[in-house]
Amino acid sequence: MQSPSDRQQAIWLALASIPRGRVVSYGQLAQLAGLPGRARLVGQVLSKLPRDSKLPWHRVLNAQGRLSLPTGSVRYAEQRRRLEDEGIIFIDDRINLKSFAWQP
DNA sequence: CAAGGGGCTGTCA
DNA sequence: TTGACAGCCCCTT
Repeated sequence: MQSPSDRQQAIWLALASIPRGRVVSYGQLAQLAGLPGRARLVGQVLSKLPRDSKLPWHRVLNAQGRLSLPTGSVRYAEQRRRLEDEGIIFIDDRINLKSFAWQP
């Protein structure tokens, strides 16, 4: 395993700070990590997190309030289940960001 | 060192 | 509301 880059760590840190029951978009998380405009980097980092990670990777969705994973995939189902467990409500495979987006 | 591609976004038709 | 498009940045091959 390579030593984690500082960008990666910044993203992990920001991710860890998201409270339960709230969500952020990739772009927003990048911004929180001090990396404005690096939304796609966030995606790359999240995709590499270990399955047993304690980090709340599921609290990150795209700017449309939808999960950026193939609908029907195992990962999709898990992310959605975790969010619903936290009280987040889906309507037509999407959530209302006005209600659940985290505002630091 | 070049090329590919990714859990994206904002804008516009 | 939805889809296409062009930016965007950088890790992995």
